Amino acid sequence: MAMRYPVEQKSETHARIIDAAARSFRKHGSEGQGVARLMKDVGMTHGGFYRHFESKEDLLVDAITRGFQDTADGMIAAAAKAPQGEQLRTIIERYLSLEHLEDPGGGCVLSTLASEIARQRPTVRARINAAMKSYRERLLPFLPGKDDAEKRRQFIVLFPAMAGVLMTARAMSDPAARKEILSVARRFYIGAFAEQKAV
Amino acid sequence: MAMRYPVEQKSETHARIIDAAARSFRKHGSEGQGVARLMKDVGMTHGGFYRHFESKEDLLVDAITRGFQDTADGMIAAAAKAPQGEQLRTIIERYLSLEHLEDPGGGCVLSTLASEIARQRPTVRARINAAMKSYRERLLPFLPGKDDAEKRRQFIVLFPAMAGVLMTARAMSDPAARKEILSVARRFYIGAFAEQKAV
DNA sequence: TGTACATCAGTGAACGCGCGTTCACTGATGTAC
DNA sequence: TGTACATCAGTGAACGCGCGTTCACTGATGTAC
Repeated sequence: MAMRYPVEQKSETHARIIDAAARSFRKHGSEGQGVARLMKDVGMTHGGFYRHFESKEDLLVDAITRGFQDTADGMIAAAAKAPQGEQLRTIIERYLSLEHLEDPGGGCVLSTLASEIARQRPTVRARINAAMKSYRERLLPFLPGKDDAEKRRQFIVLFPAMAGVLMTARAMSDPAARKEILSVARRFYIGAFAEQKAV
Repeated sequence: MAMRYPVEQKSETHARIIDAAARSFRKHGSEGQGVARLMKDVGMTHGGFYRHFESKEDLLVDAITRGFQDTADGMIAAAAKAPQGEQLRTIIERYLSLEHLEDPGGGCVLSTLASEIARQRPTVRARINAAMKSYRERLLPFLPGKDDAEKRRQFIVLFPAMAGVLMTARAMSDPAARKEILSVARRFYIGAFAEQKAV
């Protein structure tokens, strides 16, 4: 009465669709690739899609949620390897790196999809906001501030701002201009957020 | 041999298409409205479009260029009315205002289209970059710094960052969350860029 | 000034195409006895 | 353990639709004489 069919196969396919979509939406935008192309990437035909998701919009929410989770995982893992007191600096350097700039499909969702999120219906936005909230909560420990409220205020300045820097750098066609934006911003944000200890 | 037809009529229509597109692309994304709907907004049928533009991509470049010009005009006009020494503060407050948040169609292009610009072909991006450069040069006088190079470094941190803040606030469904992001960021950027005078 | 002609901005039907979604089907698997 | 049946993940043709673009046309205007 509970689970049917090859037991784990369906949930594996489900996850593979979300993974492919999380990458594709960030790289090509939420309307860049159709359902058929997406399912082909997963190695299936488009008809099966609707056994897993009610609509493409539904997948968008799950894919964005997944994108925020993966991005947080990556940053937390990088911070874990950093020396004590250098975690936030490490996160900022990682976020504002050329590698991140060149891999929109595997990077921060805000920098690639925020303006599309802003155009979604309120219900959809609300579901996405839940993912953004959990993203924030997971990264809060790395932010400076005497309590969570202050850390939160630091977060909502730092992360949206870095996303804006990254997307603007990506909008440049000249590689030197891209690099300059990243490095100037890196210096600024490390100074403003990751060097409170000075004095 | 030179100009044909009602002399000024064609260029007026041309400008009206660009104006409508500049608004529509910022509000709905560059693929949100088709050529037919756009021309209907202008009060014409879609066929005439190709007397004015080679392609929709061509219009995108012109519309984005126009958007940057209008945004710069607005900020410069606001700064002109501000008391001496308060120009940048005025610009920041205006940029990070609820009014700007609620009017994507009439606001900063970076906050609405930067991630779509990043996905354009290199030639298209290069043409758009020219508009971004002139936008930066017009606003440079309002930035702190001992020379243009330093002002430029301040600009490429401040404006991309504010665009990121604005688009993230727009991605929120809760009005209180939107307002909070704006006000916390406003305080931060005024403190970091518009209060150098303090001691 | 009046008439004949050339120009070309704007019209609207038509094109091929990819989109999101539906649906009758198939066949491999789990369950019941 | 072996057989009959029910389930349902995945297939692929088909749907209606809007997209960007093309093109034969029309008719108002500017120009030439």
